[in-house]
Amino acid sequence: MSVRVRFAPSPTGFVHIGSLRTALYNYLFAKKNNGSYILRIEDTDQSRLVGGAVENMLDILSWCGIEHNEGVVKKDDEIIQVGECGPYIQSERLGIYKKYIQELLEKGCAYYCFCSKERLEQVREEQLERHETPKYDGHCRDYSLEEAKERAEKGEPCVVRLRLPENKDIIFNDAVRGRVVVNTNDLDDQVLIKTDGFPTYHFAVVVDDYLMGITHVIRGEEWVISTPKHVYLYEAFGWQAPLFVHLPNILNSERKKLSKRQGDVAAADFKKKGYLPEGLINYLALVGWSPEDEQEIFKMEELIESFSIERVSKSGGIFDTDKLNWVNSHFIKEYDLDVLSKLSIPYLIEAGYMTEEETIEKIDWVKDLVSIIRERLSSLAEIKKEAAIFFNNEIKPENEEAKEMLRLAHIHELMNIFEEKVKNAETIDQNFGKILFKQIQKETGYKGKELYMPIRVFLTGEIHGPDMGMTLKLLGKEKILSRIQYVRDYLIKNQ
RNA sequence: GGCCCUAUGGUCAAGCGGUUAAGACACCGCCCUUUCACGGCGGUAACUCGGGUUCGAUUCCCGAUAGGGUCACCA
Repeated sequence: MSVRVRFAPSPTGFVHIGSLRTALYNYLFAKKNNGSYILRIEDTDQSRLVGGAVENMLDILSWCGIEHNEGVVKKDDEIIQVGECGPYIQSERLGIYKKYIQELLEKGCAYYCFCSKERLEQVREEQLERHETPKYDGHCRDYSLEEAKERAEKGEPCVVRLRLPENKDIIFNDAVRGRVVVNTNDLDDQVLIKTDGFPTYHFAVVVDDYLMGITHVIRGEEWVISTPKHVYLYEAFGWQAPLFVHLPNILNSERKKLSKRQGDVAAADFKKKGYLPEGLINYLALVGWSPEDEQEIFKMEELIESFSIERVSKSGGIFDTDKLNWVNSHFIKEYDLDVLSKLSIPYLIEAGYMTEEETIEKIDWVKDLVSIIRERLSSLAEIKKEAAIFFNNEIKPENEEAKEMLRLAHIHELMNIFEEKVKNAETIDQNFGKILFKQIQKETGYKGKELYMPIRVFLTGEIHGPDMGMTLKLLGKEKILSRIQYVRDYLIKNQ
């Protein structure tokens, strides 16, 4: 039997970084096994729907290179569905759920419940007072089906609940956790169909996974506890349950579940910050899974090749931005320069360094810039910081070491000779720098740090920065000269 | 709180009864670079704690502790 997996998010907002990783693992597993990866939309909670969420989701998944074979896709800016097992949007499958809930009702595995929210709330409070675990008290469990059906058909508000047997161990095998046993006494008579006629997750997921031929359910560990309910439903229908694979959570630095509050949990945030999809995916794959060998940097094809569920870890992992940065910097260094330059432009504009027209006009200059600062970048957003020296007109030697450089005895000598050489230069290219530094060394006797450092400081105000030769080229004659003058004035003012 | 799960350096993690307990990130040092990076080399740093089982436990079992998950007509 061929592998079929699915990623089934609800369109309630942005794509969480943890969901992205779930999608990734589903995708990798499907590809690895020549199977199908399906994207289904679980929009059964009508009150939580967020407009545009599906589009955003499809965009970010596609940006990451996680492409599905079936389900909801975007084509020419329109949402369409492809595949044999549709519809792939749960709100379009209401008729299907209706049919299957009847079967359950008739089998006695489910029952109508007419309890009001108020009553339920009261029961809950009482149980809490008695320090019991809140649970449905079975008030409507024993109505006859005919009677209940009649009431329901007359329009009395009701839900349909799962009728769980008492004190029965439900056992299932989890691919990462092994054998999991949960007693039905610790489970609730879960609502399957809500008052509004929509199914709950628990019902829809079972029906859909079965109907769509899902062989492996790969999802977050928050579903472990409710899996026995799903297993029970499979049994009630006489269906074979898929293999469950529950992934450990991704945590924040406080070992808590990554939440919206700390920011940077939306995959789109990382895109905005200038992480490359390859970097994000590569890093994400490594939180909760490890390869057999010691490889750290992976292309998608390599991930597919190496991925296996056996090597998914059981314990949650902390999301480590440092490591993400390191992984991402690899891809920044290796990216095609033209592509990287294009991606960098929005950050230059956003920083206010250049206008859009300027970036088009001076595209070669931008490429030169990107080519020298890329090695210092772990995300594109850092361009703002790393490129600042080329755009700020005032030199601000705030750093103590930088100030020290400017107090050097030979600073004026260096500035003078440097100024003269630049003034007389015809073109300032990368080679010019090389020759220039050689000449100055010859004429003054300064070399190494005592030569480069002061010059870097009076040109940029910083003691660190990109290669000096390229820095000169990028700065250009005019800027170099005006900066030397600026520093002279600065030194007089700060004497 | 009940139930379920997890536990190796600061972080990700390998290990699956006998190892000098890998590797990566971060940090520190050295080298390379006439500068800055990149890169290379090296260093600091870990089996949560008790009991068992065993000739021998990081590894198996039990308990404690800590952390996570869950307890909705949300997914």
